[in-house]
Amino acid sequence: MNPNVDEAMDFINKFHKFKPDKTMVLLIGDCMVDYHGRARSFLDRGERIIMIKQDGTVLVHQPTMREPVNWQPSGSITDFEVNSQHLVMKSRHNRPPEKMKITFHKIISVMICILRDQAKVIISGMETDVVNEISNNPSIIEDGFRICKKEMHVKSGLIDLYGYDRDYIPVVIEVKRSIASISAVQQLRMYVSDVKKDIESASVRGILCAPRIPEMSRDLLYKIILISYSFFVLPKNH
Amino acid sequence: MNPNVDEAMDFINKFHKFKPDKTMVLLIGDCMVDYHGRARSFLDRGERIIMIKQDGTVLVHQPTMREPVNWQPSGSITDFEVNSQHLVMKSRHNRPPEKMKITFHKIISVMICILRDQAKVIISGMETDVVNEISNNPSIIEDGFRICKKEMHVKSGLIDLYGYDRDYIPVVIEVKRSIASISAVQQLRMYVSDVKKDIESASVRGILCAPRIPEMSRDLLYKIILISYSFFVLPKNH
DNA sequence: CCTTGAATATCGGTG
DNA sequence: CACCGATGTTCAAGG
Repeated sequence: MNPNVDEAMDFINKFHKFKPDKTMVLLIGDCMVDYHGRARSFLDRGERIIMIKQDGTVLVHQPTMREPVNWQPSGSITDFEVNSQHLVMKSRHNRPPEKMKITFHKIISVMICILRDQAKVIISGMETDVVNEISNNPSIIEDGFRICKKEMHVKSGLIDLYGYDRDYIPVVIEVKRSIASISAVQQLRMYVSDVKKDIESASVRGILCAPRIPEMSRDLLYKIILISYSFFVLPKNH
Repeated sequence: MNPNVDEAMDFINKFHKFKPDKTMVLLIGDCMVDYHGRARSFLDRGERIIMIKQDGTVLVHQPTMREPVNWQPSGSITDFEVNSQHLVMKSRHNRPPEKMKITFHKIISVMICILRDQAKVIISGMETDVVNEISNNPSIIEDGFRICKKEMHVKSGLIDLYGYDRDYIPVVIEVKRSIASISAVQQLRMYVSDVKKDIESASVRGILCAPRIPEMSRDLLYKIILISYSFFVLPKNH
């Protein structure tokens, strides 16, 4: 705890420098951050946690907020040096070109560790799950509904689900996992219009599936004569 | 380092439990993570870094990737308990409802600290900067172009820039800092359609400004008879 | 509160 | 490698 600059530098040189892809660095200290890349930023002095991951990712975390205030993408190369009594950390990334410089005014803690983690997270309840759910059980939508294609490419993009209703009318389904905004309605509208042109049919239905469809979106749906469904498919246990 | 369960629990009770909004916890250990909320997820055992921030944010970081593999939003409440020889961390959030449970099988390190950080990051080179750049020098777009309004509200949203070309034809400009996707074209299309209605003019041009406009977006742009510009405005120094 | 849209978005999948 | 679209997106701004 509270190492001086040379102690910190020695520690990093000993345990991290020659195997940056195997060791993580956790630095806590008073520092300032400069970033030049896709954008530019400056962060004045303050106490933060800096994490260098084994894939080269660098994160700078302030004491609040989910998002790092500054970061470097994975594949970045990070070097340390001592510059007029300060520990300086420089990180570079090639494509896209990004540089970040952290100047430490006080080092509260340096920690280096090797983490072994083979596990991959299993997530359920996302958009593909809902699409599959409907695909396996099309009557969720309505009786007599049949799926024809998943992820069908049309001019304006990718249709989530395409099928026919009990009267053989073509149906385009757009699935959203979160609130369906106006742009979702626009998206569906474009898809329906694309399909109409492609198959030269006057009647193509559009269905919007979402946990919630706000009034504004609903209004627009009705206005452009699409039938909408608002429903919530609970994420399944895995 | 390598504290046992009771030592870790005592340490957390002593330094974090009664002032969670003032202290951060950094836990390193072998753990598994369950999450139930907007979606569901399970992460099997592995060594990770867990960070509890002063605003209640919780981050679970694997040794690679910029994104936390699991997290809780700010405002979450986190409690610790010992359950059949394991340190268990439970975090709750109200709106939206989210629960995360971390079960530790081995604790490599527990660290608690108070970070003082008042600084706010200053960023330049973002979309508003490009909008201002064009606003200050409209001839970037084309000769004789004049800006009329920034961030003009219309039915479907917010127009980045609104103006007239040399022939007094109204022009809507949509600025993107990254690749202009189909949805950007949709957005522009809506804005142009809104303006046409609002001012009852048959001819309104749309211009899409982006560092790159892919072929599919370009096709859609031409299809709906909008003139597009693809160019890159470098972020200024601040 | 809600809705809208940007982001140094990040990330995975597909062609 | 380009490109599309989801994300437990997060986050800030404005009505």
